Amino acid sequence: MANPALIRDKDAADSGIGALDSILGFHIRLAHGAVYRHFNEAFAELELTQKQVSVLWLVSDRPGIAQIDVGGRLQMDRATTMTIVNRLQERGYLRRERSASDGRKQALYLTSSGETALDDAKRCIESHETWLKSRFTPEEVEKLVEMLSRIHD
Amino acid sequence: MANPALIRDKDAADSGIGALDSILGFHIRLAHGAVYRHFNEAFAELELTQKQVSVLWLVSDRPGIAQIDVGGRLQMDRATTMTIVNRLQERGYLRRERSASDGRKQALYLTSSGETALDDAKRCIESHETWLKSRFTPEEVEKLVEMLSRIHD
DNA sequence: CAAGATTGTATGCTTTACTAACAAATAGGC
DNA sequence: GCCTATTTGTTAGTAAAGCATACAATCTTG
Repeated sequence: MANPALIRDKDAADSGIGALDSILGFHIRLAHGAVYRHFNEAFAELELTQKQVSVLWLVSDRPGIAQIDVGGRLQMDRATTMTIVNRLQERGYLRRERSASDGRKQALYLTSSGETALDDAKRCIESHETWLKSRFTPEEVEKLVEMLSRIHD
Repeated sequence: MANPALIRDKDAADSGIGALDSILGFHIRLAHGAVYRHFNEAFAELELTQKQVSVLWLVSDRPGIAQIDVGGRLQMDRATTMTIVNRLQERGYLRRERSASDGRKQALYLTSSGETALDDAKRCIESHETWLKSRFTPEEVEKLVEMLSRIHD
C-alpha cells in the first residue's frame, strides 16, 4: 500500500549512504566486506580463511620461510602470525623447524596434506576470483590491482 | 657480509608475495588492512572505529533510521549492528526510541555529544582521506570508487 | 483471526589484530 | 671476547567484528 518513494523522515526509505558515498576508505571497507563474505561461502567446506590460505600459499612458494617473513609479506604482526600458523600446524598442514642459519627463526614447510589442502584451495580461489573479476575488463583489473598496490605498498 | 641477493632456500630473502600478487582479492585485503591501520592511528584519541563512525554518520544523515536499515546500508547483520549501536549508546552518542510508525523498529537519534563526536570524527576522516587519496589523481579516485562500487553493490 | 515475516534482543563462538612481557638467539660496539 | 641491544618466537590478555541460533514483540498477509 504505502509507496516507498513517498515515505519520509521516520522511515528514511530511500537507499544509499549519503555523504559517506564520497569517502574512499568507506568503499574499500564495503568492497572488502563483500569479498570477505563471498570468500567464506566459497571456502565453507574447506574450512579455510583468507589468511590461512595466504599463509599456505606463501609457505608453498618459499619453503623454509620464517614466521616473521610471512607476517611481513602479509602485513601481520608476530602475534597474529602465530595464531594462524598454530592453527595450520594443529590441523597438520604445516610444520616448524628451527632454522639452521638463524636459531631464532622457525622455518616453515607444508606437509603433504597441507599441499593437498592448498591445491583444493587454489581451485576455490580460481572460481572466487572469476566471480570477482567478472565485473571488470582485463585492463580494469590491472588498473585496479595497480591502484590497490599503491595503498598497501 | 652476506649479500641478500645471494641468500637462497632457507632464508627466502627476496621480497614480494609471488603468485599471490595476481589475486585481486588479496590486494583488496591488503589495501583494506593498510587503510584500517591508518584509520585506527588517526582515531586513537577519539576512540572510535570505522564502523562506529559510519553508524554515527548515517544516523546523523537520517535521524530516526531503524537499526535494520543501518545494518543494511553498511552491510552488517542485525547482531553486529546491535553491538555497535549498544556501544555508541553506552557512550551517550545516540539514543533509541520506539518508532511511531512501526513498533518493531527502534528509531535512532544522535545526542548532542554524539554530534560533537561526529564533528570531531569528520575532521579526522578528512585528514585520513587526504592521506589515502594523496597517491591518486582526482580522476583515479573517481575511477577507483566506481570500480569498488561494482564489487559491493 | 491465524500463520508467517520482520525487527530487536540476548548468548555464544570464531577469527583477526593488537599490546605487553619474557626467553632464546643473533648482531654490533668496545 | 664481552656486554648490550635487537630480533624472533612465544604466551597471555583484550577488543572489534562477524555469524548463528533462539526468542519475544510487532507487523503483514491470506
